[in-house]
Amino acid sequence: MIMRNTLTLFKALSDETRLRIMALLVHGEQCVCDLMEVMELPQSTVSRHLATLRQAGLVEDRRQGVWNYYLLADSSEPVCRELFSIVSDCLGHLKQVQADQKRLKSLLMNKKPGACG
Amino acid sequence: MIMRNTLTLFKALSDETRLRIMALLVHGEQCVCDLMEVMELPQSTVSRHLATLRQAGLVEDRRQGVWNYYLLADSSEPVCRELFSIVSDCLGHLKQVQADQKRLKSLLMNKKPGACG
DNA sequence: TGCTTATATCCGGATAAGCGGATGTTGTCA
DNA sequence: TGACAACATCCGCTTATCCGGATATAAGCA
Repeated sequence: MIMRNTLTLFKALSDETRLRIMALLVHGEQCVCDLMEVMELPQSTVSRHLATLRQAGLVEDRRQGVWNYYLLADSSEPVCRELFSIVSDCLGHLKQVQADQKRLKSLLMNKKPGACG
Repeated sequence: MIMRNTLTLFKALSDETRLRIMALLVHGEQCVCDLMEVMELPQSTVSRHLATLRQAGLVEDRRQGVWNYYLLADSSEPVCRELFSIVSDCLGHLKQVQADQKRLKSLLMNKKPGACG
């Protein structure tokens, strides 16, 4: 871990939208289309922030057909584990984050299992 | 700890100069004039970054006469402890940070104890 | 009081980052 | 192959951040 990486990590986490994404991914992988619906943001915005998080090494993506699922990166790095725990602990009770999670829950309930969209 | 604070924390740490300052403060409190000499930066730049770190709650200042000493904030908050440990672990072996610490060491050696400047 | 030093804040200019519609790419199905 | 859906990237624009000299504030001392 060198400074450029540390700096990249903190830069990636220094944006409200990306923190919201991280808070959602703490509860499991999500595809882009669900994230945009839950966060009520245009697709290009969500995709761009996901790319930033991926380039920082905080999330990974897993393509399945047309859908691309994003998940928290392998937290074998202690630094990642600590950052994930901060995100989870600090953001969980925030209004905006709670609203996101509520929308996510109702989205998942009204959806056929294994299908997206 | 609310999201705005978390965001402020990460924003404060998402700048190379401020990370260098944090890495220096890990080894103990420093006054502004020593920091500017060690980091080879103009006074307004150092002072501005210190203000950012202070507003984020990461450092505190202690005025002693004309000098203002900055130190890492009270780390009773687990979040702060974790962030300090990340800074310390990740940046310690970096060339730029090592050069800073070398200059700091030689500065402290050539100085009368208790006097600054 | 006036002078000097250390530090904080202000200011205008330069650079970086975010935004979202438009466009390109890739995978699926018929 | 063509059509469509999911996603990534491009583009021009706006906004935020950084920079450092200039200026303001505060403390010590004569």
